[in-house]
Amino acid sequence: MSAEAEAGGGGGGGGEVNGVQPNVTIYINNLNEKIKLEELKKSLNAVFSQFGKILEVLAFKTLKHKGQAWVVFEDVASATKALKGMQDFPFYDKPMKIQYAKTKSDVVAKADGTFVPRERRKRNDEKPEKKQKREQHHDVSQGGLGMNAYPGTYGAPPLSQLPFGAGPRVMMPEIIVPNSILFVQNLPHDTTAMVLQMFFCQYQGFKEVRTIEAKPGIAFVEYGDEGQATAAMNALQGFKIKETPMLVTYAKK
DNA sequence: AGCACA
Repeated sequence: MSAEAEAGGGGGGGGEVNGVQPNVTIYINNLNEKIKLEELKKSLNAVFSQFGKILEVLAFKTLKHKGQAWVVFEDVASATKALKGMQDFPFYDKPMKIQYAKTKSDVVAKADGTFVPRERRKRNDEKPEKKQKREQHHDVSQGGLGMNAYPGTYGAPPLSQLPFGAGPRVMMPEIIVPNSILFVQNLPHDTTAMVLQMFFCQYQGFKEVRTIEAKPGIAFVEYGDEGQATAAMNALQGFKIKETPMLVTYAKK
């Protein structure tokens, strides 16, 4: 009988990468080591949640684990899309290198019932104490099981659906005045400027992203001229960082 | 370069 090497099932299909079998968890290295862990994890979450529901993002600051992270998805299909879609993606100025994780993540093993406490397998068993802390997985409730946006390549994300009626009420159509500054709305409230920059800087003429702490969910992105701003707007219109498509318009002058 | 679960 053949043991399923897949950690977590899900039936994603697809072959091994670098001799590692598909896993719900991806292993990322070549990450920028200057980024603080908390920010790194938030940004990874922001950048990867477009591929499916994320159960956990792990990164450590120890010497042996600098520049590396694990992103645990709910299913293998999401992990595979993430691996393929974000391979070499410039993240804090360094191309991400992504593989499937070699072993099953604890969070998955716990859900599985196959979890073995770490004292058993860690060679560094300096703490034989067993602490039992309750764990709550209060994940952001998002319909991650349905269709998730798979943008394919980042050079040309799809203009899948333009969220014209995205707000609670549709405003009167305004006269559109092109501007080299874009106004971005409907962002997840924890979206950082760094994360936005990673998307918007891919287009010609990118200058900067500005977020406003007091106003989460929106941002301004400036380009060298209106034509460049327009190209970026068309490319990223409706792009989903999480489940809600972003709305990109010209900023008011 | 480096596959963990602070």
